[in-house]
Amino acid sequence: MQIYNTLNRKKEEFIPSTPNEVKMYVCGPTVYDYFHIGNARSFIIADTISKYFRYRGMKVKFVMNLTDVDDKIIKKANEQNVESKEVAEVYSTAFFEDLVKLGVTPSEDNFYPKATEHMSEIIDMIKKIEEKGHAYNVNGNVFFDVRSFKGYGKLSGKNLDDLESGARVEINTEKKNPLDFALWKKAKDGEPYWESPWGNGRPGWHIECSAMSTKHLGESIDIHAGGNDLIFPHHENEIAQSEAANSKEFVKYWMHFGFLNIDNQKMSKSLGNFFTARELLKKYPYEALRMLYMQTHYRGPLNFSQELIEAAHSGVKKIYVFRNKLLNIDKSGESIDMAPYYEKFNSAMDDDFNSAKAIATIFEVVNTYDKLANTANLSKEGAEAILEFLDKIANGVLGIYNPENGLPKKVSGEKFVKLLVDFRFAEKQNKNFAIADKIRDFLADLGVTLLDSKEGSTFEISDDSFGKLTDETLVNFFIDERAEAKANKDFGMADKIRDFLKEHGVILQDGKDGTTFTLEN
RNA sequence: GGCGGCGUGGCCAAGCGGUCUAAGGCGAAGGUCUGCAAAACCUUUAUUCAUCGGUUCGAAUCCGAUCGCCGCCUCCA
Repeated sequence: MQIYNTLNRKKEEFIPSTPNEVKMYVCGPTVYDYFHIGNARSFIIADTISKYFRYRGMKVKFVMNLTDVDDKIIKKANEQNVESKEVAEVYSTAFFEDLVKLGVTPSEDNFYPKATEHMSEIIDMIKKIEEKGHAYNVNGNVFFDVRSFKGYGKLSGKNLDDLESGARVEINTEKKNPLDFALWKKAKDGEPYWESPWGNGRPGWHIECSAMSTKHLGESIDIHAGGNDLIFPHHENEIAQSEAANSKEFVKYWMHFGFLNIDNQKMSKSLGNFFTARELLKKYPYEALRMLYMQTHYRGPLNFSQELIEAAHSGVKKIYVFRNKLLNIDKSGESIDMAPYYEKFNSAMDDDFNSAKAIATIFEVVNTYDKLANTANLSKEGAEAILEFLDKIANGVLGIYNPENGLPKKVSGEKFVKLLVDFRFAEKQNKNFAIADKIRDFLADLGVTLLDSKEGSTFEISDDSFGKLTDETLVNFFIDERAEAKANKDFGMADKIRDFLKEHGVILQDGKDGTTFTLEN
């Protein structure tokens, strides 16, 4: 297996320190808001990588931190006039909820530690750094002395002299060197604080990752990942801290994920192109989002747009259509050897997680066996082998498919949708196309797509339909049609509607102010 | 100024020295089906890889130049 290592800027053979066990750490969110679709990309990539390792039979210890004390959280708490702890709690909870919505399925070896629950580890680590002469304390602020650490810049490919000459003017004059960064920040009035040997304060941003990584995975780990904006300074600083404290190589493989832009622009609230994951997932299933993300290499940039998520969604639907056909096959016979496809998938993923190529293998299976499924040249055994492949690969690793989803949705008004569809089909048989088309258009507006065949019509309810398909709306269509028929003195049609509804347990009651209905049990 | 990345069909995207007249997805076109549609299915859809040079028996793939785009160097996944 090859992984691109930012440290050496090339793909390297992946050899975990303990055979068949992967220790990986991914920089998680600062919980001051709902996470956005750019954050979601990182979480999805990290999830897929860990799932792939597990699918290949490796044990994965996965850690993603939650930064729950930070300037941004404090700022938000001040704005809302609440404790920063409350802000952190609200958005931590939301984080876990949204993670599930992204199709991230945590295993028992996934840990999501919080910074505030690791204060003693953080403080111990700072002490260690201080003892080894890499930190200094100025009035309760503790800084890392960048010049004292020889390897500083090895990850980002920067050297200290260049950095210093390009450094922006620092307001903080306490630092010996403008590039020195805070390990411990002295508490200002009204800020949350913890007691420490340097006085009351809170940890700097970088130290928490070093401390939690060490606590949960050990002093030396296999993979550390995050967005590529974290390379400098965050990850560079983590290396400095951890290696200064532990005198050991901190991370063997550094992985960095490409950034997500929207219509070629950085996502920002002021530009109005800011989407939270939970917002987007109301419109599209997570499979579509993951399809979009997985069709691009994880290191590359991704330009998000409405058009692209819709294209990805169409791709997901294609797999579901195929799956539904497989489910209906009942002819027994020979199974299919899926081994070559597994191998193809594996070799794509083994090459630095080339998920785009891996997905091509899935569509190759879809295209190849779709033909056989259509001509009934596929056996039940064969179909099952393919379904298992889809479940293991498309669902279990990539998350672009879920056997639980993609089935016809159960919604409240479904029963009445069926009535409309059946009524329409009967009228269509009578060549009463005017009303047939009217029903079709009516349902289309509600997000219901009709699928006609000679034997009858079935229908699909789209995600847009939620909340629209109420019993009232649907029955009222009949009532309105009947009223119109009556007005046109077409009593044949009016009675037909009344009788049809009665047959299906809907009793109409004509009154002075119009028609109402009651339901029979 | 320093560091790094990218430019492949209408859109997205894989490929990173020969198997490339370039995978896959979306879209589009034609067809089958249909009362008409929709959905589904079938077929078609890049002799070409920003431009110009070079290396090589051979380049989308390596080197150089040019043009264009982007990220990091300050909080950010």
